[in-house]
Parts: sequence; C-alpha cells; structure tokens
Amino acid sequence: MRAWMAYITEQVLRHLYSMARPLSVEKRESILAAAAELVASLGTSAPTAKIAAAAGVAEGTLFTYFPTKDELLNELLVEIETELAQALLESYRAIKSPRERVQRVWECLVEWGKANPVQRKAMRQLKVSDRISAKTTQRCNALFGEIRAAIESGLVGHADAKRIPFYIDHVLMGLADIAIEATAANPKNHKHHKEAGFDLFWRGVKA
Amino acid sequence: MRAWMAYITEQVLRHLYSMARPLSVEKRESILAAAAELVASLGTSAPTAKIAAAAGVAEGTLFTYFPTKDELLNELLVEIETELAQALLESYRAIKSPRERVQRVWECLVEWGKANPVQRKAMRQLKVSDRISAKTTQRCNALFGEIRAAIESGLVGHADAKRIPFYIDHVLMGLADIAIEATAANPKNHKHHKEAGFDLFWRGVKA
Amino acid sequence: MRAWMAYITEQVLRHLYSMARPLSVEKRESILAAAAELVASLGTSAPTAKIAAAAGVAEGTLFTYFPTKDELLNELLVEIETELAQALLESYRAIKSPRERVQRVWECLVEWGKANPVQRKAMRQLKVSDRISAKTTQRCNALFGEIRAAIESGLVGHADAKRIPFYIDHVLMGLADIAIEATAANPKNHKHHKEAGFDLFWRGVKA
Amino acid sequence: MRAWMAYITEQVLRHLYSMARPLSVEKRESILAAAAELVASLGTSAPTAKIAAAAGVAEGTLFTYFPTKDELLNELLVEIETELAQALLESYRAIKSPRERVQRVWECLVEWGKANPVQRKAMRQLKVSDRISAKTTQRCNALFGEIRAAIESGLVGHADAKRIPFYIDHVLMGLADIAIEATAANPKNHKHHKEAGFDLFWRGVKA
DNA sequence: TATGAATGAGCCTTCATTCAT
DNA sequence: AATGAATGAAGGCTCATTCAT
Repeated sequence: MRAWMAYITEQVLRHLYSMARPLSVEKRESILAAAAELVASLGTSAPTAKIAAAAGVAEGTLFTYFPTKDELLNELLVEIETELAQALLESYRAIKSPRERVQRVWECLVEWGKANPVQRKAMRQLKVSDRISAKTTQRCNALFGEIRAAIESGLVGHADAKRIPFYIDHVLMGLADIAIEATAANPKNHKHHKEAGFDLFWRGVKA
Repeated sequence: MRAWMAYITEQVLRHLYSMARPLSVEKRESILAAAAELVASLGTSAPTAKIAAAAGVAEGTLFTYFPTKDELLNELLVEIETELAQALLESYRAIKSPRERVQRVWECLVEWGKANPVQRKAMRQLKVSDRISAKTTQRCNALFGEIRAAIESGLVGHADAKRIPFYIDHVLMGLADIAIEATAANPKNHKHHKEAGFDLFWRGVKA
Repeated sequence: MRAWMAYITEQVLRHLYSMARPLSVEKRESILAAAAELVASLGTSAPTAKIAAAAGVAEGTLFTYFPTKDELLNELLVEIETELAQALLESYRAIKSPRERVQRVWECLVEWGKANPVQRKAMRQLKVSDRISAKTTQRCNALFGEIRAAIESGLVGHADAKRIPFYIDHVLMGLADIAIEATAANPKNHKHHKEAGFDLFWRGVKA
Repeated sequence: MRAWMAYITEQVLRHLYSMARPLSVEKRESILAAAAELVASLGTSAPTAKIAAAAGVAEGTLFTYFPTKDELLNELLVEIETELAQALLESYRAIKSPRERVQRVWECLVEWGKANPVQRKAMRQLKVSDRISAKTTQRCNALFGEIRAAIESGLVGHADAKRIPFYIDHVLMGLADIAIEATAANPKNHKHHKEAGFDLFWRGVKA
C-alpha cells in the first residue's frame, strides 16, 4: 500500500548519498563460487565464459565485477583464505592447554579441507600459478597473523624456538595438506590420517 | 669441412631409396629439457612453439617426437621422476642402519630438489595440472617400488606398522617438498631445514 | 539550503502524477562537448561510456538524449558546423569591398580553427568516418548557404565564373584546413600561414 | 624427369643458406590489398577477420604476416605511399621546364588519386587515425625526398623562397587531395578540376 | 527522466596441430 | 625425418544498447 513511500525513500537516500545502485553481492558470490569450482577442476585456464555461465550471468557481467581474469583469480584466493582463516579463528578460543590448542587448529585445518574440497583444490591451483600478485600474497598472510601467534604460543616450550617459524610457516600447513590429500585419496581413513598427522607433528617438533 | 657433401649424399640416398631416418635421441632430449624449463616458468600452458624454439627444432618437429602436447607433458613427468628415482636408488646402497638408510633417502631427496630446481618446479606444475593421465601416475609409482621397500624396511620396528604406508606414500615426499620449498625461499638455511625436516620425520613417526 | 526538500517534492509530485521531466539543455550540451573532446582524441571509436562519464552523466542518460551513438555523432557534426557558420556569418557584415569580404571569411575560418582545435579535430574525424548520413551532410551544407553566396559575390568579376563553385565548395575550406593544419604543426608561423594562404587563394583564382 | 635434382638442389640451398620456407609474397600482397579495400570502406576499425576473409586466408594467417593489426595498418600506409612515390618519380624525368615539371607532378598526383580511389581513401583513414607510429611517418616522408627536391627546384624563382616549404609540404598535396575529392564527387569534371587546381596553385604561389 | 548493472555480439590475438615441401 | 607456414577454434576483453529501479 505504501509502496510509493518506499520508492521515494529510496530515491531520496540515493540522491542524498549519491549512491549508485550497488553491484549485487549475490552475483559476486556466485561468480566466485563458480570460479572456485572451475579453477578446481580445470586449473587457472578455466575460461571466463564457462565461469560466467556456471554463475548464471552473462559473459560480460563477470567483467563488471572483476576487471580482469587475474583480478578474479586473486580475489578468489583472498576469499577462500579468508573463509579458512575464519574457520580457524573460531576453533581454539577459550582453550588453555598449548597442545590442545595446536591440535584444535590442526583438526580444524584438516576438517576444513575435507569439508571444502573445491576450495582446497582451487587454492592449490592458484598458489602454484604465476597469476597471484605479491600484494595478494601479503593480504593473505595478514589474514593468518592472529592464528599464527596462537600456534606459536602453543609451541613455545615444546619445540625448539629457533625452528618454530619453519614449523608453523612451512610444516604445519604442508602437513595438513598432505593429510587432506591422503584423505581425499582414501576417505575411509580420514580419522586415521588426521590423528597420525597430528601425532607426527607434535612428536616431531618436540625439542 | 666438407660436411655439406656428407649431408647431400645422405639426402640423395635417402630420397632415392626412401630410407627412414631414425628419430634422434638428442633431439628428443633437448625437447624434453626445453619443456622442463618452460613448464617450470610458464606452467603447462607454455606454448609448444616456444618449447620447440628453445629446443632448437622446428615447431612441427616437436610433433614427430610427441604426437600431442599432453603426450609430451606426460613423458616429461616420467622422465623427471625417473631421474629422481635413479638418484635415490644410488643413495642408500650398502647402508645397513635403518635410520641412516631412511636419512640418506631423505637427504638425497632434498639435495636433488635443490640441485634441480627446474625439474622440481616443472614436476609441481605437472602434478597439479589435469593433464597427467592415470597411466602416467601408475608408471611413476612403479619407478619408486624398490625405494619404497627400502624405506619401509627402515621404518619397520621404529614406526607404527599401520601408519607406515601413510608415512611413506604421503608424508615423506611431502615433507621433502616442504623442506625444499623452504630452502628455495631462504637458501642460507638449507642445511638447517634439511636437518629439521628429517628430525621431525624420524621423531614424529616413532611409535 | 533546503534544496533536497524541493527535490523530494518534485520527485513526489512527478511520481504521483506521472509528469514527464523535460530534457535538460545543459546535459545535452555537456554530452556534446564531451563527445567533441573524446572524438577529437580517440576518433569515432570513443566509447559512449567514456563520453557519458566525461559529461558527468550516467551511461544510460546519454541514450535518452541521443537514441544511438551514430545519432550523437551526426548531431555533433551539425553542432560544430553550426558554430563555425555563426562565427563566419558575423565576420563580413557591412564590408563592401569584394576582396576584403572574402579575406575576412578566410581569416575568420583560420582563426576559428586555431581557437577551436578540439572541434576541428572532431570535425575531421567525423568527416572521414562512414557514420555521417547523407541527411546530415545536407543539413550542414544548408548552414553555409548565405556565406557561400557572400563569397560568390565577392569572387564574381575576379575569378573565372565557371570555376567559382569549385573554388568555394572545395578549395576555400580545404585551403583553410591546410593553413590551420600547418599552423597547428608550427604555431609560431600562424600569421604567416594565414596570409600566405589567402594570397595563394586570391591570386590563384584570378581569371 | 630430373625432378629429384630440383628437389635436392632446393634442399641443398636451404641447408647451406639456412633458408626457411619464405612467407608467400602473394599472400602478403593479397592481405594488404584486402586491408586497403576494407580500411577504405570501414575505416581502421575494419575487423581483421574480414580482412583475412577478403584476402582468402585464414584468420590466423594474417598474424603470421603482420604480428598486430597496428603493424598491418602501418605497413599498409607505407605500401600505398611507396606506390604513389614510384608513380610520381616516373612522371617528371627528362622534363626541363620548371613549370612543366611541377605540372607533371601535379597531374600525376591527381591521376593517381583518380586511378586508385581505394588506396586514396585508405590513406586518408590511416592518416587521421592515431594508429600510425612516428616511425612510419618518418619512413613515408623519406619516400618523397627526391620528389620534394624536384618540385622545389621547379618553384625556385617562381615562388617566394620563404614560402616554398609551406607550398610543397602542405599546399600541393592538400590541393591535389581537394581536386581528387572534387573529382570523386563529380567525375565528369575531372579534367576541369585538374586544370583549375594546377592553375590555382601555379598562379597562387607566384611571388 | 536518470541511473548504471546487465547483456552478448564482436574484436584481436594465441596456439595446438596439420601438411606440403 | 624436418621444416615452418597455414589453419581455425577458443580465449580474454570491450562496448553499444537495454531495462529494472
């Protein structure tokens, strides 16, 4: 009934704030989702036309959301890593025991990989490709700052202090990837690999 | 000096008698070497034309040695893994101590990676690409049969028997890759990473 | 201060009564000005989106003023030639001597070109393009009817009557363009070229 | 009968001189011819696909002869101007009288324009476009060095020395274009325009 | 009427593969 | 067997135009 009020209100707001009709958040998401799917299966050479089609938008539309394919790929990586970081951030809150804290991060890592096979494959493809800019790499690293600190505090006293950076930056994520990969190849052994992986890490890093 | 006379004679005879000229082993090798170089730097999307140019042969010649680009990529992976396997095979002969045997394999793995950065990068690109056939994967696995057995015998009694396949098939190579990657990022710490990696593995797998 | 209240009232009334808002003359002008600028620098392939942006209107708005890009380009040419014609019309009023009358037109032509480099370049681009319709060409010719007559009367008795149409329709404007172009390439010689050009014309057409 | 001798001879020569099979001159010419035709009618926005089709070659072939469209357009301009320069060079040989020498160049210019309407239109389009590099402009200027000198020597003593560069570089070619354009618009008057144009030039430049 | 997101045809260019020589 | 010109199917991206708001 008061439809015209809504209309006018919208007009007024647009006018006052010079708001352009914003790009649709849903479309952006569906393009990223489609990109993840296709990059996971076809690699970074997945055609933009296919991505657009999978996202249910016109070919040209993709380029109103991402000016270049490279931009899309970089954003995709950031989006995926943001999701992963958020999942991790919620995992270890309020856990005091160092070992358990690290273990929770580990488990969360492996579970996320199992639950998000598409994003994991896409992430892999993106990381080995040469299309990720230094800036993107920086942004991604920044996402994991807090988590890194939490793991570090969990390892202090347990592992050789000099080796902790190596353990966190290279080994932990890499081992998680290995565990997830092993699980993907043989899903029945999921729990087994998860435990074996953490045991290996925890014992292995012991000073 | 009269090289061209020999060449002409050869041409004439071949033409008159329709003799087939055998495929040159050197050309095959130089194509594979060029492919490794370019796949390492450009990924699997490296153009065949560039590969041929880098190999010093004509564009068409590449296809008399490899009927398809995919065929070339698959052969390249097999070639690289064969070299790696050979390097490993020579590493642990005549070593009795289980721990040392595994350690020698580990060190050889890491050293090979450091000494052959091009092959390593190419290997990486090939493995994440979707162009490696199941058959190639099988052939590659077969190359490591003996080495796998040697490591297995080195781990029996030290690691949990149920977990040994996981350790060998997924963890060992993966960790080596991690160590090499860490070394590539920071070459000064090469020895440090190599040792830290093996320590981590050996302690970590301990039952 | 309460400008937004006026705006809202206007919107409300318009919406309630479905009143049409008249096309804004200023917007039309600014679109044409932007088009001149961009056609001058980029040619007729200047994107409508850029033209709209330069004019400070939305992409779609351009098409409420000009249904087609071609329509815009044609209107642009008419607009520019109208301006030129008006400048010329004012130049020779109340001048009796035939030679001086023609000379004033000539000078005005060259001065206009120097003073309006953007319009001149745009005009050039438009004229060689295939997007100007026959109708537009006619409209443009019509603009110069009176001027043409004035020049004609200035040349009668001085030039060969049979050649006068050729001199006016092709040579005069063409020479002016040549003079302007020469000036643009070497601005210091402006006056020199202007005089040399007119001398050439006046002597050259002498019967 | 001795076909094999020819074959071998070719092989030998290729081998000795490292000759690649050369790009076909005819194809290059037909691409340039097609480009001239289409640039004349559609402007520099003529699609490469249409040019290739008109030339009777595949789309991709065009790019083995010209690495980019811009390169093609630049080469096209050079080709056309080379032809024009050659036509002019043959026109005034062995003519002593200064006036007649200039007149022959003029006539040749106008005749060439009439005889080669496609090249003339293409030339026009190319010159107003922004795709011609400074280097190309230089190359083109170099083509007319000798002709320019011939005209200059024809004008010395007849025209004001200070104005001669202006007359040659800007007026002569421009007037020829005007005459050709007038002829194109009204072919019956060809001879008339040609004469009127030269008279105008010759009388007009008289000191 | 004004807006700008959405559209998809069309453009230039690349590249694996073929084939005449 | 060796060559490299020829091919044409994609691929990434642009842009005039439409349309829901």
